[in-house]
Amino acid sequence: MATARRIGGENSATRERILEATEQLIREQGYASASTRRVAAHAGLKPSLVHYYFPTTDDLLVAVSKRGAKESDRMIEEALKSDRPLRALWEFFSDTSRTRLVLEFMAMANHRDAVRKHMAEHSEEMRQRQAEILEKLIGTKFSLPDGCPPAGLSVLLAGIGRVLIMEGGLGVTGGHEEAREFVERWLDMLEPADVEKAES
Amino acid sequence: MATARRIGGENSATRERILEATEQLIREQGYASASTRRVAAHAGLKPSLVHYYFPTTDDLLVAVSKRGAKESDRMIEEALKSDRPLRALWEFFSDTSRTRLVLEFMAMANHRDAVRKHMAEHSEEMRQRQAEILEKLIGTKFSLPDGCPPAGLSVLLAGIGRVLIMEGGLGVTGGHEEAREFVERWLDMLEPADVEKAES
Amino acid sequence: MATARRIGGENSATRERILEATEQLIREQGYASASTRRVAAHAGLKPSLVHYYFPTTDDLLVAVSKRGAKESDRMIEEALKSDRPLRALWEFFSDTSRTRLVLEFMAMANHRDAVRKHMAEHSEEMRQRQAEILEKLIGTKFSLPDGCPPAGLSVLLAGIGRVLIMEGGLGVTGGHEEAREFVERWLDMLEPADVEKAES
Amino acid sequence: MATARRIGGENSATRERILEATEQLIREQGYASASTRRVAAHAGLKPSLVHYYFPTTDDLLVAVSKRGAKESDRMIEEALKSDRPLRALWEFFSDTSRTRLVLEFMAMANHRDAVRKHMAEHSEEMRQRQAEILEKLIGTKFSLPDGCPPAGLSVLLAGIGRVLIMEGGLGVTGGHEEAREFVERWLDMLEPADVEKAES
DNA sequence: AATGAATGAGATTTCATTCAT
DNA sequence: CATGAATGAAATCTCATTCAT
Repeated sequence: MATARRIGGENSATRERILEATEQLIREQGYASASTRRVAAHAGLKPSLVHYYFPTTDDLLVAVSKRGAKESDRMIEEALKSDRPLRALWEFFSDTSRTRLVLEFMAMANHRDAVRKHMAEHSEEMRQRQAEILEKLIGTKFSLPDGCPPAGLSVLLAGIGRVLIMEGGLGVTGGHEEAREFVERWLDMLEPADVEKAES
Repeated sequence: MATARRIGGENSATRERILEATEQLIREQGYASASTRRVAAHAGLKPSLVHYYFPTTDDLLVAVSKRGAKESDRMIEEALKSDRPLRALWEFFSDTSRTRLVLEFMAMANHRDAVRKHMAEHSEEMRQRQAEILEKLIGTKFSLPDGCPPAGLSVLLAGIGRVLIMEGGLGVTGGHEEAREFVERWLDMLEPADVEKAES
Repeated sequence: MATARRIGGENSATRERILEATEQLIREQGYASASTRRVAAHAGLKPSLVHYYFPTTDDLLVAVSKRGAKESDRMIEEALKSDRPLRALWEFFSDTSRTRLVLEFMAMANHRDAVRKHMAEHSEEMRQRQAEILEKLIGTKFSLPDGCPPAGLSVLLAGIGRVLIMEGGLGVTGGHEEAREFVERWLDMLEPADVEKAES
Repeated sequence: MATARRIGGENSATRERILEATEQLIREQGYASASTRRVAAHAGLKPSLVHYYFPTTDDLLVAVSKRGAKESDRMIEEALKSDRPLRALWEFFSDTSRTRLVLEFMAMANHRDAVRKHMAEHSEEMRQRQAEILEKLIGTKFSLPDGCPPAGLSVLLAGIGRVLIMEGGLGVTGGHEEAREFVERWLDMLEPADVEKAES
């Protein structure tokens, strides 16, 4: 099942080129711009070649989604390994380029079932993974005085990060500075910078 | 409504029907499904009639966006007039049907300049309006012990509300309960329930 | 339901032109040649116009099938009203142009469910109608000494007629003359030519 | 089969697999469904392999046609050798699976010249062969009281058999029973069952 | 105020075929 | 013997939009 759909070698350079072009297009012009034709044009390839690698548009989009998911996983693992994991997590959630893409896929999920399925699975997994690690850190590296459990914390940061990116893309900035400062002060409370001293 | 019989103008019943059908379609199937044809079919009208009222697709979408904006304004005014404005604001931001629509328009903004423009303006206005009113309430109805300025508070609630709706639509729920409880406890702190007694 | 699909007025000249072109193409080059593009080209119209009148290819093909069915009905009624109905029926079944088309639709039915459904209904109706009328004629105009009931007779003539057309199209003629003569002699027996005298 | 190990040539097992898959597809879904890709998928092979064995689609289809022709020849020889050759011939013509395929190739012939050519040649040969043998049997095993020459008889049986299969596939059955019974009674007359006794 | 007709563009997909390895 | 890569053509359908009535 997993391999059934795969055509043209998982590692082909052309395949990668198509994925990259698609991702870029979606990020810059919205998911509705990711048509076979436009993707091909943007990648400098013939439309039929896109279909050679990705028989259906769903196949292509899910592949891009998976690629983005892998990148997100990588970023999160890195974040959670850092000295100030909470800070790093916040930076992950406010990363413009990544979040832009996630938001597009969220929108796409509404009318692309294959995409919805993948996004749902991966989101749930990611949340779990974050919760697990944050759980372990509690009591060691930082505490949660406000009493928000780890999974909830992940939701809060995700939401606040996304609204900043979403509105930022629109050119809306009212209250952003204030919100950002508030989150940072809050994170400082939860995970004081001098933790590092304490560690050494 | 008073002048409902005047067909074709701003107040035509047909016009309203088209707007309603479009909004529904977008909410249920995503903005990419809102084509002239499908809107017409969904409203039980001829495609050309849609173009008669809305010469271009942009015209239609901006009109739906404005209609939604008006509804949002109405909801916010109501919220801010309530006994517990902060609570009411949070309920506004976690309103599924309205937020779903807003999210679709946000996504649409990426490749529809007319929509982007309107969304940007209205978002900024809404933020301002909320900030203004919350400002007035500070010190009277509630305080902001954590030190988050009103505009920032609006951003936080908007973001958290949206992530709950966005993920909820996907079927993702991990951490939602926890986040929701946290926000509510937090709002209780900022705006204690016994405020009502104090008022009377 | 009946009217739901109808676009562009049942009587439009353009519609008729498309139907005619499609029928001709199918007859001359086989059903697989009846694509939107080719039909349009053959009718001197733009491909999109074909889709304007017939949203899907099935719609078009079923329409052509129905048109052919109506023509067949007309021909049969005429045949059965003639002085020598059996002879006329045989001429109906050996009519090249009509049978060619029927054969194409029979082949098409294999992978076009909408067509299969219509062909099945119409074939059954036609058989019934023929059986009814032949029944009435038995004992008056002619008898069936060999003891083949009317419905069976319709099957025999249909089959023999079709094989002659089918093979004739291929260029095969072996045994055709003999078969044709045999049928005619047989029909003469069943329905003697001097029946006319008896009538007057 | 004796030389089965020699792959790639006329006797390769893969080649056979492709032919079998194609024949099945045509029978079940109509000739228009027999594309390189679908045949390959249905046979569990790569599309390019199909082209390796059959450079063009015509090559493939003609090969299937020839394969079917060989099978028909085999069946006919067997039939004509039987105790009641006429009966056996009729069974040959009412064999569903074989006739279904023949009908598809007849339809295909309309727009595939290579197929038309082969079908024409083989049909003519088959008719001849049947006529020859029936000729020899006349006066020995059976007579043709109605005066239909052997070649004509072959045409009649072919036509009646085909119409039964053709309509049967559609789900039409009106008059079939009657026609079948008539043919059988007729054949009984031409070739009485007690012929066997007379022979011994 | 509403609608039927028409059209060019483009989206998605399938196809047969070629070529290099 | 077999396959992966690539491609041009075409099939089917959807779209937004224009125009005339």
